Amino acid sequence: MEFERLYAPSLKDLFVQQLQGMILSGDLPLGTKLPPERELCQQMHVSRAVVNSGIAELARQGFLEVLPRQGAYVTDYRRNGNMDTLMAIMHYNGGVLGREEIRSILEVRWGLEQMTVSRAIDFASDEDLERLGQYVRALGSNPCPSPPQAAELAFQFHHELTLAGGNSILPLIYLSFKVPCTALWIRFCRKFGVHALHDNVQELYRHLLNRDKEGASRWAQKYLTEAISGSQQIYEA
Amino acid sequence: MEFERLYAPSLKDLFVQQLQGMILSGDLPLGTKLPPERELCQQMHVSRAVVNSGIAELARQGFLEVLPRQGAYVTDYRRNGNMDTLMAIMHYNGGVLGREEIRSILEVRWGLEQMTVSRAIDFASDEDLERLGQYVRALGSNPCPSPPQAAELAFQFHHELTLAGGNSILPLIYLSFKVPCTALWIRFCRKFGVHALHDNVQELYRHLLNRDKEGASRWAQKYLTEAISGSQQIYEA
DNA sequence: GCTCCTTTCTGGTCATACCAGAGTTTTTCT
DNA sequence: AGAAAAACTCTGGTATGACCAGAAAGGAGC
Repeated sequence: MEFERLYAPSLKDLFVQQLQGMILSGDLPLGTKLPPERELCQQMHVSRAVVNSGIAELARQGFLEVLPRQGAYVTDYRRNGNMDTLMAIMHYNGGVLGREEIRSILEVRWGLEQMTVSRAIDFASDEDLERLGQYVRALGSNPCPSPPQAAELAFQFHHELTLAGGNSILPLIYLSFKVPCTALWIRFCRKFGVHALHDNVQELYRHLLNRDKEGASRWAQKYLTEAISGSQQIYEA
Repeated sequence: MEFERLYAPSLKDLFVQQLQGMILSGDLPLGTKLPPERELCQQMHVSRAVVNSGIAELARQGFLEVLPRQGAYVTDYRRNGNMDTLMAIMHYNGGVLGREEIRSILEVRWGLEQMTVSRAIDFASDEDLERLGQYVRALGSNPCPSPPQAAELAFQFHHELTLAGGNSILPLIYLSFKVPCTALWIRFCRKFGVHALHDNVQELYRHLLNRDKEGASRWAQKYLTEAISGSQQIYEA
Protein backbone atom coordinates (compact mmCIF):
# COMPACT_ATOMS: atom_id res chain seq x y z
CA MET A 1 0.00 0.00 0.00
CA GLU A 2 1.27 3.41 -0.96
CA PHE A 3 0.51 6.63 0.79
CA GLU A 4 0.70 9.99 -0.91
CA ARG A 5 2.66 12.67 0.79
CA LEU A 6 0.60 15.32 2.52
CA TYR A 7 0.73 18.98 1.71
CA ALA A 8 -0.48 21.48 4.26
CA PRO A 9 -2.76 23.82 2.33
CA SER A 10 -2.08 27.52 2.67
CA LEU A 11 -4.72 29.97 3.79
CA LYS A 12 -5.05 31.13 0.21
CA ASP A 13 -5.66 27.55 -0.96
CA LEU A 14 -8.29 27.09 1.70
CA PHE A 15 -9.96 30.32 0.72
CA VAL A 16 -9.98 29.36 -2.96
CA GLN A 17 -11.32 25.89 -2.25
CA GLN A 18 -14.02 27.23 0.00
CA LEU A 19 -15.29 29.65 -2.61
CA GLN A 20 -15.00 27.07 -5.37
CA GLY A 21 -17.15 24.79 -3.29
CA MET A 22 -19.72 27.47 -2.65
CA ILE A 23 -19.91 28.34 -6.34
CA LEU A 24 -19.93 24.78 -7.66
CA SER A 25 -22.56 23.71 -5.15
CA GLY A 26 -24.79 26.57 -6.21
CA ASP A 27 -24.53 28.22 -2.82
CA LEU A 28 -23.31 31.36 -4.55
CA PRO A 29 -25.52 31.63 -7.61
CA LEU A 30 -24.47 33.25 -10.83
CA GLY A 31 -24.33 37.02 -10.69
CA THR A 32 -23.92 37.24 -6.94
CA LYS A 33 -21.80 40.16 -5.85
CA LEU A 34 -19.20 39.15 -3.33
CA PRO A 35 -18.80 41.23 -0.18
CA PRO A 36 -15.90 43.69 -0.20
CA GLU A 37 -12.52 42.13 0.40
CA ARG A 38 -12.15 43.87 3.75
CA GLU A 39 -15.42 42.42 4.94
CA LEU A 40 -14.53 38.95 3.69
CA CYS A 41 -11.17 38.96 5.44
CA GLN A 42 -12.75 40.11 8.70
CA GLN A 43 -15.37 37.37 8.56
CA MET A 44 -12.83 34.69 7.63
CA HIS A 45 -10.13 36.00 9.96
CA VAL A 46 -7.40 36.27 7.36
CA SER A 47 -5.50 39.17 5.93
CA ARG A 48 -6.64 41.01 2.86
CA ALA A 49 -3.64 39.71 0.91
CA VAL A 50 -5.03 36.21 1.21
CA VAL A 51 -8.46 37.28 0.04
CA ASN A 52 -7.09 39.45 -2.75
CA SER A 53 -4.79 36.84 -4.25
CA GLY A 54 -7.44 34.18 -3.78
CA ILE A 55 -9.99 36.24 -5.68
CA ALA A 56 -7.43 36.84 -8.41
CA GLU A 57 -6.93 33.11 -8.75
CA LEU A 58 -10.65 32.43 -8.86
CA ALA A 59 -10.92 35.04 -11.59
CA ARG A 60 -8.18 33.28 -13.56
CA GLN A 61 -10.16 30.09 -13.21
CA GLY A 62 -13.26 31.74 -14.63
CA PHE A 63 -15.36 31.52 -11.48
CA LEU A 64 -15.38 35.23 -10.76
CA GLU A 65 -15.23 38.42 -12.71
CA VAL A 66 -13.74 41.29 -10.82
CA LEU A 67 -14.44 44.87 -11.79
CA PRO A 68 -11.75 47.02 -10.19
CA ARG A 69 -13.11 49.34 -7.56
CA GLN A 70 -16.61 47.99 -7.99
CA GLY A 71 -16.64 44.44 -6.79
CA ALA A 72 -16.29 40.77 -7.67
CA TYR A 73 -19.17 38.90 -9.27
CA VAL A 74 -19.84 35.19 -9.70
CA THR A 75 -19.80 34.36 -13.41
CA ASP A 76 -20.87 31.37 -15.45
CA TYR A 77 -17.78 29.19 -15.30
CA ARG A 78 -19.25 26.90 -17.93
CA ARG A 79 -19.22 29.82 -20.29
CA ASN A 80 -16.14 31.70 -19.15
CA GLY A 81 -14.03 28.80 -18.04
CA ASN A 82 -10.73 27.57 -19.36
CA MET A 83 -8.49 24.63 -18.69
CA ASP A 84 -7.80 25.81 -15.17
CA THR A 85 -11.51 25.69 -14.49
CA LEU A 86 -11.66 22.09 -15.55
CA MET A 87 -8.83 21.20 -13.21
CA ALA A 88 -10.48 23.06 -10.36
CA ILE A 89 -13.69 21.13 -10.95
CA MET A 90 -11.77 17.88 -11.08
CA HIS A 91 -10.05 18.73 -7.85
CA TYR A 92 -13.36 19.64 -6.27
CA ASN A 93 -14.78 16.24 -7.16
CA GLY A 94 -11.78 14.50 -5.63
CA GLY A 95 -10.01 13.99 -8.93
CA VAL A 96 -12.95 12.21 -10.48
CA LEU A 97 -14.48 13.24 -13.75
CA GLY A 98 -18.10 12.85 -14.73
CA ARG A 99 -19.24 10.72 -17.60
CA GLU A 100 -19.89 13.69 -19.86
CA GLU A 101 -16.51 15.23 -19.20
CA ILE A 102 -14.75 11.99 -19.97
CA ARG A 103 -16.61 11.62 -23.23
CA SER A 104 -15.82 15.22 -24.12
CA ILE A 105 -12.15 14.84 -23.37
CA LEU A 106 -11.86 11.68 -25.42
CA GLU A 107 -13.67 13.29 -28.31
CA VAL A 108 -11.35 16.25 -28.28
CA ARG A 109 -8.39 13.94 -28.04
CA TRP A 110 -9.71 12.11 -31.06
CA GLY A 111 -9.73 15.32 -33.07
CA LEU A 112 -6.31 16.41 -31.91
CA GLU A 113 -4.85 12.94 -32.30
CA GLN A 114 -5.77 12.87 -35.99
CA MET A 115 -3.91 16.08 -36.59
CA THR A 116 -0.99 15.13 -34.40
CA VAL A 117 -0.46 11.78 -36.01
CA SER A 118 -0.85 13.11 -39.50
CA ARG A 119 1.70 15.85 -39.01
CA ALA A 120 4.10 13.64 -37.09
CA ILE A 121 4.20 11.13 -39.92
CA ASP A 122 4.90 13.88 -42.40
CA PHE A 123 7.51 15.76 -40.44
CA ALA A 124 9.04 13.64 -37.65
CA SER A 125 12.75 13.06 -38.00
CA ASP A 126 14.44 9.76 -37.23
CA GLU A 127 15.72 11.18 -33.96
CA ASP A 128 12.19 12.15 -33.01
CA LEU A 129 11.03 8.61 -33.66
CA GLU A 130 13.92 7.23 -31.67
CA ARG A 131 13.00 9.44 -28.72
CA LEU A 132 9.42 8.31 -29.01
CA GLY A 133 10.59 4.73 -28.98
CA GLN A 134 12.26 5.24 -25.63
CA TYR A 135 8.94 6.14 -24.07
CA VAL A 136 7.30 3.08 -25.60
CA ARG A 137 10.02 0.82 -24.26
CA ALA A 138 9.85 2.44 -20.82
CA LEU A 139 6.13 1.82 -20.85
CA GLY A 140 6.66 -1.87 -21.52
CA SER A 141 9.66 -2.31 -19.25
CA ASN A 142 9.98 -4.81 -16.49
CA PRO A 143 9.05 -4.30 -13.69
CA CYS A 144 5.88 -2.82 -15.02
CA PRO A 145 5.51 0.89 -14.15
CA SER A 146 2.78 1.94 -11.77
CA PRO A 147 -0.39 3.42 -13.29
CA PRO A 148 0.65 7.02 -12.52
CA GLN A 149 4.10 6.41 -13.99
CA ALA A 150 2.60 4.75 -17.03
CA ALA A 151 0.19 7.63 -17.53
CA GLU A 152 3.06 10.08 -17.29
CA LEU A 153 4.99 8.11 -19.91
CA ALA A 154 1.99 7.96 -22.21
CA PHE A 155 1.62 11.67 -21.86
CA GLN A 156 5.28 12.25 -22.59
CA PHE A 157 4.93 10.10 -25.67
CA HIS A 158 2.00 12.07 -26.98
CA HIS A 159 3.56 15.38 -26.07
CA GLU A 160 6.72 14.43 -27.90
CA LEU A 161 4.53 13.43 -30.81
CA THR A 162 2.98 16.88 -31.00
CA LEU A 163 6.43 18.45 -30.84
CA ALA A 164 7.68 16.23 -33.65
CA GLY A 165 4.87 17.41 -35.91
CA GLY A 166 6.25 20.91 -36.08
CA ASN A 167 3.00 22.65 -35.16
CA SER A 168 3.91 25.05 -32.41
CA ILE A 169 0.43 25.34 -30.91
CA LEU A 170 -0.46 21.71 -30.54
CA PRO A 171 2.05 21.00 -27.75
CA LEU A 172 0.73 23.98 -25.84
CA ILE A 173 -2.81 22.69 -26.03
CA TYR A 174 -1.71 19.24 -25.10
CA LEU A 175 0.16 20.51 -22.09
CA SER A 176 -2.79 22.57 -20.91
CA PHE A 177 -4.62 19.29 -21.09
CA LYS A 178 -2.15 17.28 -19.11
CA VAL A 179 -3.94 16.84 -15.82
CA PRO A 180 -7.27 15.51 -17.12
CA CYS A 181 -5.56 13.39 -19.77
CA THR A 182 -3.26 11.79 -17.26
CA ALA A 183 -6.15 11.19 -14.91
CA LEU A 184 -7.92 9.25 -17.64
CA TRP A 185 -4.87 7.16 -18.43
CA ILE A 186 -4.41 6.32 -14.78
CA ARG A 187 -8.00 5.23 -14.68
CA PHE A 188 -7.56 3.19 -17.82
CA CYS A 189 -4.53 1.44 -16.34
CA ARG A 190 -6.30 0.69 -13.09
CA LYS A 191 -9.12 -0.90 -15.04
CA PHE A 192 -7.42 -2.71 -17.88
CA GLY A 193 -3.82 -2.88 -16.74
CA VAL A 194 -0.71 -1.01 -17.74
CA HIS A 195 -0.04 -3.54 -20.47
CA ALA A 196 -3.22 -2.50 -22.27
CA LEU A 197 -2.00 1.07 -22.43
CA HIS A 198 1.37 -0.15 -23.58
CA ASP A 199 -0.22 -2.18 -26.34
CA ASN A 200 -2.20 0.81 -27.57
CA VAL A 201 0.82 3.07 -27.64
CA GLN A 202 3.08 0.45 -29.17
CA GLU A 203 0.67 -0.27 -31.98
CA LEU A 204 0.41 3.44 -32.70
CA TYR A 205 4.18 3.68 -32.67
CA ARG A 206 4.45 0.85 -35.16
CA HIS A 207 2.26 2.70 -37.60
CA LEU A 208 4.39 5.78 -37.10
CA LEU A 209 7.55 3.86 -37.87
CA ASN A 210 5.98 2.61 -41.08
CA ARG A 211 4.88 6.17 -41.86
CA ASP A 212 1.46 4.67 -42.34
CA LYS A 213 -0.81 7.63 -41.90
CA GLU A 214 -3.98 5.74 -42.72
CA GLY A 215 -3.23 2.92 -40.32
CA ALA A 216 -2.16 5.20 -37.47
CA SER A 217 -5.23 7.33 -37.86
CA ARG A 218 -7.49 4.31 -37.91
CA TRP A 219 -5.80 2.84 -34.86
CA ALA A 220 -6.10 6.06 -32.89
CA GLN A 221 -9.74 6.25 -33.83
CA LYS A 222 -10.20 2.66 -32.78
CA TYR A 223 -8.80 2.85 -29.28
CA LEU A 224 -10.48 6.17 -28.54
CA THR A 225 -13.82 4.90 -29.77
CA GLU A 226 -13.36 1.79 -27.65
CA ALA A 227 -12.75 3.97 -24.63
CA ILE A 228 -15.78 6.15 -25.36
CA SER A 229 -18.37 3.57 -26.21
CA GLY A 230 -16.70 0.21 -26.81
CA SER A 231 -15.28 -2.58 -24.77
CA GLN A 232 -12.73 -0.45 -22.93
CA GLN A 233 -14.96 2.17 -21.39
CA ILE A 234 -13.40 3.98 -18.49
CA TYR A 235 -16.40 5.60 -16.92
CA GLU A 236 -16.47 3.57 -13.76
CA ALA A 237 -13.44 3.18 -11.55
CA MET B 1 -7.69 58.43 -35.48
CA GLU B 2 -8.25 56.46 -32.31
CA PHE B 3 -5.91 56.30 -29.37
CA GLU B 4 -5.86 53.40 -26.99
CA ARG B 5 -6.02 54.20 -23.35
CA LEU B 6 -2.79 53.89 -21.45
CA TYR B 7 -2.27 51.59 -18.55
CA ALA B 8 0.58 52.25 -16.16
CA PRO B 9 2.32 48.89 -15.76
CA SER B 10 2.89 47.73 -12.21
CA LEU B 11 6.31 46.87 -10.90
CA LYS B 12 5.37 43.22 -11.13
CA ASP B 13 4.43 43.61 -14.79
CA LEU B 14 7.71 45.34 -15.50
CA PHE B 15 9.62 42.60 -13.75
CA VAL B 16 7.79 39.88 -15.68
CA GLN B 17 8.28 41.64 -19.00
CA GLN B 18 11.95 42.21 -18.32
CA LEU B 19 12.59 38.56 -17.58
CA GLN B 20 10.45 37.42 -20.49
CA GLY B 21 12.56 39.58 -22.73
CA MET B 22 15.80 38.24 -21.32
CA ILE B 23 14.62 34.67 -21.77
CA LEU B 24 13.09 35.11 -25.22
CA SER B 25 16.14 36.97 -26.48
CA GLY B 26 18.40 34.19 -25.30
CA ASP B 27 20.08 36.43 -22.77
CA LEU B 28 19.15 33.92 -20.08
CA PRO B 29 19.85 30.57 -21.71
CA LEU B 30 18.02 27.40 -20.86
CA GLY B 31 19.01 25.89 -17.53
CA THR B 32 20.30 29.11 -16.03
CA LYS B 33 19.74 29.38 -12.30
CA LEU B 34 18.27 32.70 -11.30
CA PRO B 35 19.86 34.59 -8.40
CA PRO B 36 18.04 34.30 -5.07
CA GLU B 37 14.94 36.44 -4.82
CA ARG B 38 16.54 38.64 -2.17
CA GLU B 39 19.46 39.38 -4.42
CA LEU B 40 17.21 40.09 -7.38
CA CYS B 41 15.06 42.52 -5.45
CA GLN B 42 18.12 44.33 -4.14
CA GLN B 43 19.55 44.69 -7.61
CA MET B 44 16.25 45.79 -9.13
CA HIS B 45 15.26 47.96 -6.16
CA VAL B 46 11.87 46.39 -5.57
CA SER B 47 10.39 44.44 -2.72
CA ARG B 48 10.63 40.69 -2.58
CA ALA B 49 6.88 40.28 -3.03
CA VAL B 50 7.20 41.80 -6.48
CA VAL B 51 9.94 39.38 -7.39
CA ASN B 52 8.19 36.43 -5.79
CA SER B 53 4.85 36.94 -7.49
CA GLY B 54 6.59 37.77 -10.74
CA ILE B 55 8.53 34.53 -10.65
CA ALA B 56 5.34 32.65 -9.85
CA GLU B 57 3.72 34.15 -12.93
CA LEU B 58 6.70 33.30 -15.12
CA ALA B 59 6.49 29.75 -13.83
CA ARG B 60 2.81 29.62 -14.77
CA GLN B 61 3.78 30.77 -18.24
CA GLY B 62 6.30 27.97 -18.56
CA PHE B 63 9.40 30.16 -18.68
CA LEU B 64 10.74 29.14 -15.29
CA GLU B 65 10.66 26.12 -13.10
CA VAL B 66 10.95 26.88 -9.44
CA LEU B 67 12.13 24.29 -6.96
CA PRO B 68 11.05 25.46 -3.51
CA ARG B 69 14.01 26.32 -1.31
CA GLN B 70 16.46 25.55 -4.07
CA GLY B 71 16.04 28.13 -6.75
CA ALA B 72 14.36 29.08 -10.00
CA TYR B 73 15.65 27.74 -13.30
CA VAL B 74 15.03 28.81 -16.87
CA THR B 75 13.19 26.02 -18.69
CA ASP B 76 12.42 25.30 -22.31
CA TYR B 77 9.22 27.24 -22.83
CA ARG B 78 8.73 25.61 -26.20
CA ARG B 79 8.51 22.30 -24.42
CA ASN B 80 6.85 23.28 -21.16
CA GLY B 81 4.70 26.11 -22.41
CA ASN B 82 0.95 26.44 -22.43
CA MET B 83 -1.53 28.93 -23.79
CA ASP B 84 -0.28 31.61 -21.44
CA THR B 85 3.17 31.21 -22.91
CA LEU B 86 1.84 31.86 -26.37
CA MET B 87 0.15 35.02 -25.22
CA ALA B 88 3.30 36.19 -23.49
CA ILE B 89 5.29 35.63 -26.67
CA MET B 90 2.67 37.48 -28.66
CA HIS B 91 2.81 40.36 -26.26
CA TYR B 92 6.58 40.39 -26.40
CA ASN B 93 6.47 40.73 -30.18
CA GLY B 94 4.08 43.63 -29.95
CA GLY B 95 0.97 41.55 -30.57
CA VAL B 96 2.35 40.20 -33.82
CA LEU B 97 2.55 36.51 -34.58
CA GLY B 98 5.13 34.85 -36.76
CA ARG B 99 4.30 33.00 -39.94
CA GLU B 100 4.73 29.60 -38.33
CA GLU B 101 2.55 30.45 -35.37
CA ILE B 102 -0.21 31.69 -37.63
CA ARG B 103 -0.09 28.55 -39.70
CA SER B 104 -0.15 26.44 -36.55
CA ILE B 105 -3.10 28.28 -35.11
CA LEU B 106 -5.11 27.99 -38.29
CA GLU B 107 -4.32 24.32 -38.58
CA VAL B 108 -5.49 23.67 -35.05
CA ARG B 109 -8.58 25.71 -35.69
CA TRP B 110 -9.23 23.58 -38.71
CA GLY B 111 -9.17 20.45 -36.59
CA LEU B 112 -11.33 21.91 -33.86
CA GLU B 113 -13.71 23.51 -36.32
CA GLN B 114 -14.52 20.15 -37.90
CA MET B 115 -15.45 18.72 -34.57
CA THR B 116 -17.32 21.82 -33.45
CA VAL B 117 -19.40 22.08 -36.58
CA SER B 118 -20.18 18.40 -36.67
CA ARG B 119 -21.40 18.34 -33.10
CA ALA B 120 -23.27 21.61 -33.37
CA ILE B 121 -25.27 20.34 -36.33
CA ASP B 122 -26.14 17.20 -34.45
CA PHE B 123 -27.04 18.76 -31.14
CA ALA B 124 -27.77 22.48 -31.44
CA SER B 125 -31.29 23.48 -30.47
CA ASP B 126 -33.32 26.06 -32.34
CA GLU B 127 -32.65 28.57 -29.58
CA ASP B 128 -28.93 27.98 -29.98
CA LEU B 129 -29.19 28.67 -33.68
CA GLU B 130 -31.22 31.79 -33.04
CA ARG B 131 -28.57 33.07 -30.64
CA LEU B 132 -25.91 32.33 -33.21
CA GLY B 133 -27.92 34.26 -35.77
CA GLN B 134 -27.78 37.35 -33.60
CA TYR B 135 -24.00 37.36 -33.78
CA VAL B 136 -24.09 36.94 -37.54
CA ARG B 137 -26.50 39.85 -37.90
CA ALA B 138 -24.44 42.01 -35.55
CA LEU B 139 -21.41 41.26 -37.66
CA GLY B 140 -23.18 42.44 -40.79
CA SER B 141 -24.94 45.41 -39.20
CA ASN B 142 -24.75 48.96 -40.36
CA PRO B 143 -22.61 50.86 -39.48
CA CYS B 144 -20.02 48.19 -39.95
CA PRO B 145 -18.31 47.17 -36.66
CA SER B 146 -14.65 47.99 -36.21
CA PRO B 147 -12.14 45.16 -36.75
CA PRO B 148 -11.70 44.51 -33.00
CA GLN B 149 -15.47 44.49 -32.50
CA ALA B 150 -15.92 42.21 -35.48
CA ALA B 151 -13.26 39.84 -34.21
CA GLU B 152 -14.96 39.77 -30.83
CA LEU B 153 -18.28 38.94 -32.49
CA ALA B 154 -16.72 36.22 -34.59
CA PHE B 155 -15.19 34.76 -31.47
CA GLN B 156 -18.51 34.90 -29.64
CA PHE B 157 -20.11 33.13 -32.57
CA HIS B 158 -17.58 30.33 -32.53
CA HIS B 159 -17.64 30.09 -28.77
CA GLU B 160 -21.40 29.82 -28.81
CA LEU B 161 -21.03 27.17 -31.47
CA THR B 162 -18.81 25.06 -29.23
CA LEU B 163 -21.29 25.45 -26.38
CA ALA B 164 -24.17 24.39 -28.60
CA GLY B 165 -22.38 21.15 -29.49
CA GLY B 166 -22.65 19.84 -25.96
CA ASN B 167 -19.00 18.97 -25.59
CA SER B 168 -17.92 20.51 -22.32
CA ILE B 169 -14.22 20.69 -23.10
CA LEU B 170 -14.31 22.36 -26.48
CA PRO B 171 -15.49 25.74 -25.15
CA LEU B 172 -12.70 25.69 -22.60
CA ILE B 173 -10.09 25.12 -25.26
CA TYR B 174 -11.61 27.75 -27.45
CA LEU B 175 -11.59 30.27 -24.65
CA SER B 176 -7.97 29.53 -23.80
CA PHE B 177 -7.38 30.31 -27.42
CA LYS B 178 -9.23 33.57 -27.47
CA VAL B 179 -6.40 36.08 -27.61
CA PRO B 180 -4.47 34.63 -30.56
CA CYS B 181 -7.66 33.79 -32.45
CA THR B 182 -9.01 37.28 -32.07
CA ALA B 183 -5.70 38.75 -33.10
CA LEU B 184 -5.87 36.78 -36.33
CA TRP B 185 -9.42 37.89 -37.06
CA ILE B 186 -8.50 41.50 -36.47
CA ARG B 187 -5.68 41.08 -38.90
CA PHE B 188 -7.95 39.43 -41.41
CA CYS B 189 -10.43 42.30 -41.16
CA ARG B 190 -7.74 44.90 -41.57
CA LYS B 191 -6.58 43.19 -44.72
CA PHE B 192 -9.76 42.02 -46.40
CA GLY B 193 -12.42 44.07 -44.67
CA VAL B 194 -14.99 43.25 -42.04
CA HIS B 195 -17.44 42.22 -44.73
CA ALA B 196 -15.17 39.35 -45.75
CA LEU B 197 -15.28 37.97 -42.23
CA HIS B 198 -19.02 38.47 -42.18
CA ASP B 199 -19.40 36.57 -45.44
CA ASN B 200 -17.37 33.66 -44.11
CA VAL B 201 -19.38 33.43 -40.91
CA GLN B 202 -22.69 33.91 -42.64
CA GLU B 203 -22.02 31.17 -45.15
CA LEU B 204 -21.07 28.84 -42.31
CA TYR B 205 -24.24 29.80 -40.49
CA ARG B 206 -26.33 29.02 -43.55
CA HIS B 207 -24.96 25.50 -43.64
CA LEU B 208 -25.73 25.17 -39.95
CA LEU B 209 -29.31 26.22 -40.47
CA ASN B 210 -29.68 23.61 -43.18
CA ARG B 211 -28.07 21.06 -40.86
CA ASP B 212 -25.77 20.36 -43.76
CA LYS B 213 -22.78 18.80 -42.08
CA GLU B 214 -20.94 18.07 -45.27
CA GLY B 215 -21.35 21.57 -46.63
CA ALA B 216 -20.41 23.29 -43.37
CA SER B 217 -17.33 21.16 -42.97
CA ARG B 218 -16.26 21.83 -46.52
CA TRP B 219 -16.82 25.54 -46.13
CA ALA B 220 -14.82 25.69 -42.90
CA GLN B 221 -12.04 23.80 -44.60
CA LYS B 222 -12.20 26.17 -47.56
CA TYR B 223 -11.85 29.45 -45.69
CA LEU B 224 -9.18 28.14 -43.37
CA THR B 225 -7.18 26.73 -46.25
CA GLU B 226 -7.53 30.03 -48.06
CA ALA B 227 -6.17 31.80 -45.02
CA ILE B 228 -3.26 29.40 -44.70
CA SER B 229 -2.12 29.10 -48.27
CA GLY B 230 -4.77 30.51 -50.60
CA SER B 231 -5.89 33.90 -51.73
CA GLN B 232 -6.70 35.23 -48.27
CA GLN B 233 -3.40 34.76 -46.51
CA ILE B 234 -2.98 36.87 -43.45
CA TYR B 235 0.73 36.65 -42.85
CA GLU B 236 1.57 40.22 -43.67
CA ALA B 237 -0.20 43.12 -42.09
C1' DG C 1 35.45 7.91 7.11
C1' DC C 2 30.75 8.02 8.46
C1' DT C 3 26.77 9.89 10.84
C1' DC C 4 24.30 13.36 12.99
C1' DC C 5 23.47 17.98 14.36
C1' DT C 6 23.62 22.87 13.69
C1' DT C 7 23.80 26.82 10.95
C1' DT C 8 22.66 29.28 6.90
C1' DC C 9 20.16 30.23 2.97
C1' DT C 10 16.10 29.63 0.06
C1' DG C 11 11.45 30.34 -1.36
C1' DG C 12 6.43 30.42 0.77
C1' DT C 13 3.27 32.98 3.23
C1' DC C 14 1.08 36.58 5.59
C1' DA C 15 -0.31 41.16 7.92
C1' DT C 16 -0.01 46.03 7.25
C1' DA C 17 0.11 50.45 4.89
C1' DC C 18 -0.60 53.27 1.08
C1' DC C 19 -2.56 54.36 -3.62
C1' DA C 20 -5.97 55.52 -7.30
C1' DG C 21 -10.34 55.22 -9.39
C1' DA C 22 -15.64 54.65 -9.16
C1' DG C 23 -19.75 56.04 -6.91
C1' DT C 24 -22.18 58.97 -3.84
C1' DT C 25 -23.11 62.80 -1.21
C1' DT C 26 -22.69 67.52 -0.16
C1' DT C 27 -21.85 72.05 -1.38
C1' DT C 28 -22.09 76.02 -4.21
C1' DC C 29 -23.37 78.88 -7.84
C1' DT C 30 -26.86 80.40 -11.06
C1' DA D 1 -35.10 74.94 -7.16
C1' DG D 2 -31.93 72.92 -10.42
C1' DA D 3 -27.46 71.84 -12.19
C1' DA D 4 -22.68 71.58 -11.89
C1' DA D 5 -18.69 70.91 -9.17
C1' DA D 6 -16.27 69.55 -5.31
C1' DA D 7 -15.41 66.49 -1.45
C1' DC D 8 -15.87 62.24 0.64
C1' DT D 9 -16.10 57.34 1.07
C1' DC D 10 -15.66 52.84 -0.42
C1' DT D 11 -13.43 49.56 -3.45
C1' DG D 12 -9.81 46.81 -5.29
C1' DG D 13 -4.53 47.24 -6.69
C1' DT D 14 -0.01 47.34 -5.14
C1' DA D 15 4.17 47.57 -2.38
C1' DT D 16 6.57 46.64 1.90
C1' DG D 17 8.56 44.17 5.68
C1' DA D 18 8.49 40.28 8.75
C1' DC D 19 8.06 35.56 9.93
C1' DC D 20 8.00 30.49 8.75
C1' DA D 21 9.59 25.86 7.18
C1' DG D 22 12.35 23.07 4.40
C1' DA D 23 16.84 22.16 1.83
C1' DA D 24 21.78 22.35 1.66
C1' DA D 25 26.19 22.82 3.54
C1' DG D 26 29.51 22.72 7.07
C1' DG D 27 31.35 21.03 11.35
C1' DA D 28 31.47 18.09 15.63
C1' DG D 29 31.53 13.61 17.52
C1' DC D 30 32.07 8.77 17.07
